Amino acid sequence: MKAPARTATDRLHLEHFVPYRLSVLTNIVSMSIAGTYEREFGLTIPEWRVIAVLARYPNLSAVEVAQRTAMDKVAVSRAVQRLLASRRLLRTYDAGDRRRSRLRLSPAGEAVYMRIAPLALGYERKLLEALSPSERRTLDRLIERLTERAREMAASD
Amino acid sequence: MKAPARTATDRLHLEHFVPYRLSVLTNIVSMSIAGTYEREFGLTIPEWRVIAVLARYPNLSAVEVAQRTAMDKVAVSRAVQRLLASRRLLRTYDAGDRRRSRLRLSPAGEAVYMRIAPLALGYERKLLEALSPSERRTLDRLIERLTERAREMAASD
DNA sequence: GGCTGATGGTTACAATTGAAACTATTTCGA
DNA sequence: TCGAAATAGTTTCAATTGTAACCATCAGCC
Repeated sequence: MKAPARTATDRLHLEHFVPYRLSVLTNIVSMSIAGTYEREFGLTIPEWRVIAVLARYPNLSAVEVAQRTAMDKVAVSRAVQRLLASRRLLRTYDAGDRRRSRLRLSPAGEAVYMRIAPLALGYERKLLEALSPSERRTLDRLIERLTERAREMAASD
Repeated sequence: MKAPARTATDRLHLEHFVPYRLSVLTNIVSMSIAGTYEREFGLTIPEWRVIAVLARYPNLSAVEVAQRTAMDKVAVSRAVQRLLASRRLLRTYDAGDRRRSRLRLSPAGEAVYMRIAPLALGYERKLLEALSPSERRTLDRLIERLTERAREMAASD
């Protein structure tokens, strides 16, 4: 006796569906980290991203920050406003193109960065302890390739 | 001559920070999928999750749905309300415990499921084409272990 | 039976977010 | 050099979301 035909939908179990599982993992991780940023420094994740990128690359404009943080320009604008208000950021404007801002950390912003960065890296290290060194390298590659592929797929429509 | 001491913060580049990269990947994937659900069926991701789980396990209560979809009960409540309004869900109440709802798909809800499930699985298949079969198995394991570890870490504070 | 606390689910309100419109400045082409 | 289109960034308004409070029912205990 033949087994019944197995259609595609037979296999859609949320708990095995990669996009769903990625989303669950990311949410747990993001909420943990966001909790720390918020509790200890009163920072949101967008603000933290702006700080992190400006610590590395000072004097970027808002759109450049947006590109490097995968945020849209409205999100950057709002994060920048809050960081200016909390005196963690300094803003000047480009002499040659007065639309462009030049953003950099204030000493207070640097200080926040120096205190958060180790926490963030500590969280990551502890998370990745669940994997062997070779698995960590594999994870790197998999995230890379999946992101690239997801971008292609998103671009082609 | 010794190399300069390498402090933890030296290495915090957003583009290598796993939580950030996971978040970027998940956002691209979720937005692609959400776009399809929304365009073609007027469904949000929470609504889709409720449909998916009820297609597999009919007659769950709202809290049971919440557990299986990693959503909180407010999100489930709102998704259920919208699905009831669009006549894709039927709700009765448990005879023995009148607080508990019993949720199941209406024929229209089933029909939506039968049309979306192949699209969702098609997206996943195409995404995973970026990986070899053995890499796919590895990805499965890595997501599993990272999620478990992230949960432990979140629980221990 | 009648409290007390837990559970299922909804509602209310504030905070966050997203999309579109807007201002200011610059660039490009006729 | 003038006007149209592009770019940087902000604002506005509506929709979504998160938190807490809330109502109803139930379970345990006296």
